[in-house]
Amino acid sequence: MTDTDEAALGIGEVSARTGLATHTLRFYEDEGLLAEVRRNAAGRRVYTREDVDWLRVCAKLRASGMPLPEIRRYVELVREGPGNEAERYELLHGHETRVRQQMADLQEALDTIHGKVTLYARHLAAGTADQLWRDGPACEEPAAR
Amino acid sequence: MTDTDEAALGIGEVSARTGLATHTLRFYEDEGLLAEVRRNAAGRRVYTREDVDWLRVCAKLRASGMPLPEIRRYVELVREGPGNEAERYELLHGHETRVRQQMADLQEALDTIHGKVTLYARHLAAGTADQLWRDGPACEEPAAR
DNA sequence: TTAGGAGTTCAAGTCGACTTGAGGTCAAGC
DNA sequence: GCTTGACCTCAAGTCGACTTGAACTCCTAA
Repeated sequence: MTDTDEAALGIGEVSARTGLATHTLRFYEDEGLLAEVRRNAAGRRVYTREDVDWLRVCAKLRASGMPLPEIRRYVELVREGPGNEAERYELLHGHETRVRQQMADLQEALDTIHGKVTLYARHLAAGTADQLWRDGPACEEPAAR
Repeated sequence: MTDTDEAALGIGEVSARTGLATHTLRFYEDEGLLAEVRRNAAGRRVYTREDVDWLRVCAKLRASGMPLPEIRRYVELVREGPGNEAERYELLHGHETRVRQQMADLQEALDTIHGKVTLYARHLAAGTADQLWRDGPACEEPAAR
């Protein structure tokens, strides 16, 4: 359970190491996110260290919103072997661009939210919170700014 | 269509101004994200400028992942009037925290992705892309770094 | 030898946020 | 008078990514 593992892990151990539920691990396999996982005599999945590394990458890709079909496509390209590196690059680079855009959008939303939060904080601290709205729910700040 | 609008807008115009589909505008209303919208003689929705401002805020909140029930809760608090500013603050501040966390997660994923992207870019430029994988799909980079 | 726990498969359910669609009303322009 | 287009309501469908559940097989330890 420490680090004395011989690079052959059961699904439960992989779950613990990747943070993905066992059901999710099987689901990812069905979805083609891993090459077929090996089995032992009893038909149980046996994961390698590389499987775990790749699953961790998958988790990151998912965390950044890459759709499963796109991850699968990437796996397929890698499995096809050398010669399609340009397409792999396109795939990842395109995703990177989307993630950056997403972060920009998020930052913009954050600015709006943080503006309101500091407004509240200021008025709560000054005890003048009840002066925040003169007229209706909509105009918390007269005209942004 | 310019800015000659008299603060009384039809759903189509609001859709154009907020980027939300007309169906979505009705849906948000059903979900309690707006106080009841006024209607004209024919029963059609008539939005005010404040409605539009608020909808734009809603769009930002949604863009940052705030769930509809939480936005509704916020609207309710505002509608209840002065006295609950602390709870409003909690709500928004809590969301701000989650958004910041989300951005941190995203940044972490981005680092992983960008690492791979630059790796590909380098090898593609050098014409050595086919040397990237010696052994299986999993270990693209020997040990991260 | 029996109870547990960890696996297995396959099917179905869930969740949130919309989106789509059917069927109807109304005012304006030809 | 008749079509067109914007609007209305209410119900149902979609989408992605899991999650849950039922029914079964193993292996191990008491």
